[in-house]
Order: sequence, then structure tokens, then C-alpha cells
Amino acid sequence: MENPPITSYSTVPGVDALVNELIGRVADKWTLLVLEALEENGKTRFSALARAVPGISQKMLTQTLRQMERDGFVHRTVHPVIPPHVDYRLTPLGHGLGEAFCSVWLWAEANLQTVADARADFDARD
Amino acid sequence: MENPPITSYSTVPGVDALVNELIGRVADKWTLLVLEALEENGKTRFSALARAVPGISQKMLTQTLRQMERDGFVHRTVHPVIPPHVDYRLTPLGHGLGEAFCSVWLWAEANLQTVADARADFDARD
DNA sequence: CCGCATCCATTATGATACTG
DNA sequence: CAGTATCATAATGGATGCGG
Repeated sequence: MENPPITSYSTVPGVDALVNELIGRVADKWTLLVLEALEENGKTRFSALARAVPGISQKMLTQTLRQMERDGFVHRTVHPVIPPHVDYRLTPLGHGLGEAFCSVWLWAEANLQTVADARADFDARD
Repeated sequence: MENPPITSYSTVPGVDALVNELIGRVADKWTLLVLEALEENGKTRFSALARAVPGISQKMLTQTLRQMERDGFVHRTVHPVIPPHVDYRLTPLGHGLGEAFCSVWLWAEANLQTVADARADFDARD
């Protein structure tokens, strides 16, 4: 090894696994796209979210929203009317997560072309 | 709606879908954990990565590394010796992605307990 | 031996239809 | 409208094999 491996930023043992679990939960395609949709649109209905996140299935949207609700990122409000009306909004915790991901979003926009070029290069090599 | 919906930070039409595709690629559990392992350890062997990313299968490690190589995040060096020796290191592009994700990592560490509490709350409610 | 490709069981996801 | 249930399909993990 060339560098002293930093296996943790924390001094508490066993935290690594927990952080990895949380990262694994949060670093999910649909979670991230739903988060962004809620960040952009504020309080949003289920059907509007389905439209705002292109390509997501109803099942994945439901499942993702449930996970995010359980993790405390999203607050779910049911209006007992007919037809049913349910809307979702970010909690402060969820908004904080969105802010943390903001730099990733900016990176993605800034490096779209670079990645495209790298792929073309790789595919051309073999 | 309560806020003016910002559907894009970019002025170029059709870029949204491309950004979403890239986000989808990058917002992957294994990609992120491998990225972090490489960020922490620098140049790392395949077998060392397998150890550094607990729970990953060899197949997923291979697949994730190939994707990251194709996207230009990782450089792969093969030393033609016996036994074989292959190591991986981040490219500047990959390092930039790691920096972008740094805030997510810090957020995860800072909010571990909050999320745990939210989950306990949710599970207790029903 | 190490890196990695391949086969197979298990799990996750998608498409569609249906209910309160 | 907001889900749930059901079934087909794709992704993943585990074990094994193999070339260098």
C-alpha cells in the first residue's frame, strides 16, 4: 500500500458498516431522482411524482416513497377525499440530503460530455 | 405548486434525460462504495478492493469496475506476472466524482442516528 | 494462486390488471 | 387517484472452473 489506509473518519468502531448501509440506501437511482423531483417541485402528489420521474414504475415509486418516509426524508399527507389525494414533501432531513447531493448533480451536468467521450474511447478500443 | 418548478439547470434541451442517465449510473450502491474505497486507499488491487467493500460479490466488483473504467472514473493496470496482479486507481474524473460525493458521506455520518430514530418511530407506529 | 467468466438459485424490478 | 396483487423478466449472489 502507498498510503496509510483511512478506513474511517469516525473514532467509534462499527460505525463504518452503518454508514455503508445508509449510503447503500441513499445511493439509489430512484431515491435520488424522487428526491430531486421533490426538491424542485415542493409538495407533490403521487401522480405528479410519477410524471416528474420519467421511467419509474408505480411499484418502484410506492416502494421508494415508503422507504424515504421510513428513513424520515419524506412526509406523507393523506387527504381523506374521493378521489383520494396524497401528497409528499421533503422533511428538513430530506432537504439536507438533497443539499448534500447538489454537488453530485452539478458534477453530472458539468461532466456529461467528458463521460460520453470516455465511453466512446473505451468502446472504440475494443 | 408553491415554487416555480425548476425543471433544468441547463439551457440546452434534452440534457435532462442524459443527466438522469448519468445520475442513475453513478447513484449505485456498489459504484459509490468502490469509489470511496479507491478514494481512501489510492491504487488498489482487485482482491484488496473485494476486502475493502464488504458484502460485494466478485461478479459485481468486476462489473462495477468495468463500468467505472468505461465511464472514465478508473484506470486499470495489468501487471503480466504470475500470480496475476491487477490494480485500479481513480482518474482525475473519478476523483472529482468522489469529491462531489464527499458531502453525501459527511451527511450520512452526521445523520446516522437521526435516520435510525426515524426508522424506529416509523416501525413503532404500525 | 489471482482475476474473472460462467452456470444456477434467489431476489429485485417492470407491466398489467384490479380495488377502495 | 393512490395504491395493491399478480405474473413475466432482468439483476444479483454463490459456487465453480479456468487460463495465465
